[in-house]
Parts: sequence; C-alpha cells; structure tokens
Amino acid sequence: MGPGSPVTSLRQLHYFVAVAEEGQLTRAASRLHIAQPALSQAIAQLESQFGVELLARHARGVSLTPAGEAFFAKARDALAAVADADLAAQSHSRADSGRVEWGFSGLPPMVRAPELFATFTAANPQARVSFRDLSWPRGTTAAWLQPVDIALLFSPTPHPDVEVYVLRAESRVVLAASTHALAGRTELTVEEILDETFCGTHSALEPVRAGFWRLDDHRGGPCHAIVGEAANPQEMLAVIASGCAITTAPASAGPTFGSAVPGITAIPLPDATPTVLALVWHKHNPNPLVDDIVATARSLAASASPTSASAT
Amino acid sequence: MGPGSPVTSLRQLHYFVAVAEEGQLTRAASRLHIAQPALSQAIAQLESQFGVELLARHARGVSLTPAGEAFFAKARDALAAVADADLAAQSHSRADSGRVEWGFSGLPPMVRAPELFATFTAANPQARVSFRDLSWPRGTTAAWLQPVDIALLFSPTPHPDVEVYVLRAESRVVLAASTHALAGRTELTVEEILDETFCGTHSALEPVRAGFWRLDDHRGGPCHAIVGEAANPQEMLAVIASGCAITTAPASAGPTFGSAVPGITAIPLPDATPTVLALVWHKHNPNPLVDDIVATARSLAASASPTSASAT
DNA sequence: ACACCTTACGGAGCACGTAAGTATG
DNA sequence: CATACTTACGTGCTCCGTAAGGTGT
Repeated sequence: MGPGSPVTSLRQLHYFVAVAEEGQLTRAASRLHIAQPALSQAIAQLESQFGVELLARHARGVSLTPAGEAFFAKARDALAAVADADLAAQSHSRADSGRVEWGFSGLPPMVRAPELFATFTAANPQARVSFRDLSWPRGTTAAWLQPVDIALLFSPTPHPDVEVYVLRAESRVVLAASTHALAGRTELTVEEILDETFCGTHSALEPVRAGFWRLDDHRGGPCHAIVGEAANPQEMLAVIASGCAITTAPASAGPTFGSAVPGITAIPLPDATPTVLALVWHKHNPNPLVDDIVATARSLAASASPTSASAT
Repeated sequence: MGPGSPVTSLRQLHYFVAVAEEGQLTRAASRLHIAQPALSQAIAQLESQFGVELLARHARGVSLTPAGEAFFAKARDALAAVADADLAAQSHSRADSGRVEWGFSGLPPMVRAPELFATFTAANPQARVSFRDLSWPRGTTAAWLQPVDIALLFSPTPHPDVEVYVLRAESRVVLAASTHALAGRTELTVEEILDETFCGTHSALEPVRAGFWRLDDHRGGPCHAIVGEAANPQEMLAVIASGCAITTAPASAGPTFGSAVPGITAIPLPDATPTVLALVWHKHNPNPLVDDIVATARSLAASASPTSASAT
C-alpha cells in the first residue's frame, strides 16, 4: 500500500528465520537446501533494503542485533500467517474434490479404529483418503491438526477452535525393554513404577500431554529421572528398546509394538487413569466428509452400546 | 515445515487480494501496474497449485468461490503480518541511523506545534527528520501510525499499544463556504448548526472519530444530512468550498485554511467540546529520538505553565 | 460488437551454484 | 590452519509484456 515500501519477499523471510534459528549461515543454508553464498547474498540484500544490520557477524557464526530480534519475531508470525492461508486453500481443495486427509500419531487410523475406518470407507467408496503422520502435538492442538482435515489423538488437549468426539477409553500398559528389571511382571501398579526412569519427550510438546504418559497426574509432579528427547512414537520406542527408560502407552498399542519391536514387552497397568481415543477436527472445516466421519462414529457408538461415547 | 507444501509466494497473495477486492482482473491488473494476462497467469498458477477454483469467472468479471473467500481472508491477514515485519525493520533502521519519521494529517508538525518542533530540531541538529501524510486514521490508531515513529493527531482514539501525550486543548471553529448561509456570522453555537448538512468521511474511518467532527456527541446521534466521502483534509476542503456541506475543525486550522482556500471562512464555535492535540507513538518504539521528542514536549509544558499538559 | 478472460511466445531480470577471496581464533 | 562469511561470475528459470484467440451479453 504505502509508496516506496521495500516489500520483502517470502523467500527472504524464510531464509532469515532459518538463519536466526540456526545461528549460522552455513547450517541454515544446508537446512534450506541451497548453497551458503546464496544465503549470504539474500541476507545482505534484506539488510540493504532496510538499511539496518540484522545480524552481527563473528567468527563462530552470527547473532541477532536488536533490530534482528524484532524482525525475527514478526517474520515468524508472518510466515505462520502465510502457511495458514495455504492450508485453508488446501483444505477447500480436498473438500471440493472429495478427498479427506487423516492425521495420526504412531499407528494409522485403520489400526486405531478399524470399525470406524471400514464403515466410513464402505459408505463412501468414492472418497479418496490420504494420511499424514503428525508426530506428536507441538504447540496447540489447533496448530497440530492444521495440515489435516481430521485426526485421531489420545487424550487431546482442549482448544476453542477444535471439536472433539471421544471414541473410547483405554486402560494403559507399561512399555519396557525385555532386558528391563520389570520385564518379567505380568501386571504392575502405578505405585510400583512412579520412581522409574521415564522416556523424555521433545521440549516443544505440550507439558500437560507429555506429563500424562509419565504418570505426572498420579505422582503430582514431574519424574525424578528422564532419559531421551523423543519427538514421536518411533523415537520413543528406540529409547525404550535400549532399556534405559520406560513409558506408559494405550493398551491397544501394546500388542502392536510388542510384536513389531522384538525387544519390547507391554505390561498391563490397570490402576492408571485411562486414556481416551478421540477424533479431533477444526470447527468450521469446509469438508463434508469430516461430518460424515463424525456421523459414522456417532452411529457406530449408538448401535454398539447407546451410552458408551460422548461428544463435547 | 510440512513436506511438499505449495509455499505460495507473496506476489501471488498480493495479486489475489487485489483481484478479490476489485472483482475484476482487468481493473486489478491496472491497480497493480502489470498487464492483465500476467495477472491471469498468476491466478491460474495459484489455483493449479492448490487444485481449487478460487474465482468464478463470468462475463462481467469474477467472483469468489467459498474456497476463494476463505483464502482471501487468510491472505489479507498474511499480507498485513508481512507488512508489519517490514515496518518493524524500517523502524529499527531509522533508530540506528538517527532518523525519525513524523506522521501527520492535514497540517505538518511544524505548523501544528511550532515550538515543540523548533525546540526538538535545535536540540538535535544531527537528527534527520522525515514526514508522512497519513490521511485520516483508518482502522485502529496503532495501525494508522505503523509506518511512522511518532505522529501528531487531534483527539486520538485510545489503543493499548499506543502511548499518548496531550499537547494542548483547542476550541473548534465551523468551516463553511463564503457562499454558505452561515458565512456572515462572526460566532455560532452548537445548537444552531446541529441540523446543518455536514461533510461525510471515508467509510473506513473510525466512526467515533468521524462523528466527533460532525458534533455527534452534542447531538447524541448521527447527522441528518451528510454529503461527500472525504478521505483526508484536502478532499474535505473541496467539499466545504463547494458549499454543499460544513464541518467543524480545530481553531488553529481556521486561519490557515481560510487563507489557503479563498472560498472558505472559519467561524468560532466556542461552546463545542474542545479537541485535544496529542503526540501518539507505539509503545516499545526502539527509536530514542521518540523519547527525546516526548521529553521536549514535557519540558516545554512544564516551563510554560506547570499544569497545562498531562500524560496518559 | 463490446468487455472480459485465456493462450502463445519472446525477452529481461534475478536467484542460484561454483570458485576464489578474506577474516578470526 | 580450520571454520565461517563475502565477492565474482556464468547459467537457468520465472515473470512480464505484446499479440492473438476465445466466450458470454
């Protein structure tokens, strides 16, 4: 709008944010899959456009000037806003062409909820479904499921923009390496394992979610010992299998993981608070197939046992 | 972040927003200063990236599909966020190089507040000042003064991110054409002119601000007759000079306008609620010269009469 | 017949990669 | 001397403008 405004390009914003996050041009360049001199040029161009030094160069890399800090914060917001616009358009694209994208974390929808999935696909044979592994929720639930139409999630954190429909409650099991001291047990109590070493999760995870699987709610506080920084179920399994930590998991995940990874056993933990498996989706999602999925889930619950499922 | 995301360019966002606002490719292209086929290509590219029709083409132009509507809203937000990042960097640029940009509407700072301006420039001879005519505030006060460091504004609307320092209160005058029925009067009362035809303002102006100058606060409601849609003082003067409407204005503007535009007279309106002239600037503005200006204003007020000015 | 949008094609600018140069600990 | 950033230069891509082709009122 304003005459003579420098009008930065999105490319510059992406590049600058990468550099700010990495603290080094060389590493940022490799993350961006471009040559390092190209990045150097792009940043120089950005600085000359504004007439400010955004980066302070020193031998070990670069750091942000005050101006750089301010611009960094705004640039991240701007990129998020652009991504949001992108995703809105893609969502409509799927809605218009009869496609629907499921999000999940760990095990795919047809394993987590076979009846629901089978019933839906049988009733909508023309619908083209696709899947995306979302790892674990970082930031809010709304941000997490932004790239998909609907997702399956254990014990979702409520969010004003997100609708939730609970499919079922599940008891929990302890996952431990076969070499672990607890591996021989056929059943455990929460009391017995509160002081065990648990597997840690990525720092960007919602603390309340991360703590749930480590029994923080039973203990009333954080674990005494945490090992690892898993960002998704696969990484966590690796830590568990190595024998240095344990975790809890939904009961339905036990057999699958136990058979998939030879070195891991699942031990029932009946007195832990159960976890709930839920469908989550954005309010005002334009995709009619999302409504179909939820309707399918509702009718399944009604036909199975009229009071077993509830909506929020 | 997400693999395989279409990553729209800022250029596409600008183009799409222009088309959506104009409702026509041809007009949008001329507004963007590009040829119309280039726009057609760019929009087509955007649509093929997403796989949705954003625009419905018909003979008289284009309209937005539901997907287009959703994307339009997000695209505007994204562009605003990018512009915000731009302006933050520019603000730091001025701060680092000893420059400061004044915003104003109508008459420049050295006319509105000569002492303040002269004292500041005398004390900071090395400071390079620049000016920008911001027309009248559209949207919030914060958005209005985004492109500048500090601005002079009559009766600013409060905003949580904006600091205000009141310089002085001013009585108001009526501006009318020399041919107007009221032109012969040497003084008027609010009562006498409540039912006059007033000059209208651009629809995007804050209603509370626009109404103030049409005496809505005295009348307790909107004018009975409004003519014109002025977006800035110059356009309003044109309407006034044409004789079909009147307006109120700060007393200090009367002599200037009266002498600048021969066909206009200013008539005192002593019983109207006074207007206040204030400095406004963003909280956390990084430019030290902004603090200098405010400090100068404070010390001037203190030396003139210890209780005449106040800060909020 | 007019107004608007689309397709076709050639040219200019720019962003990238490779290679050589500079500074700092 | 190793690491990290900068400058130099050639190339390919993309975006734009001109020109010609559609389509509905």
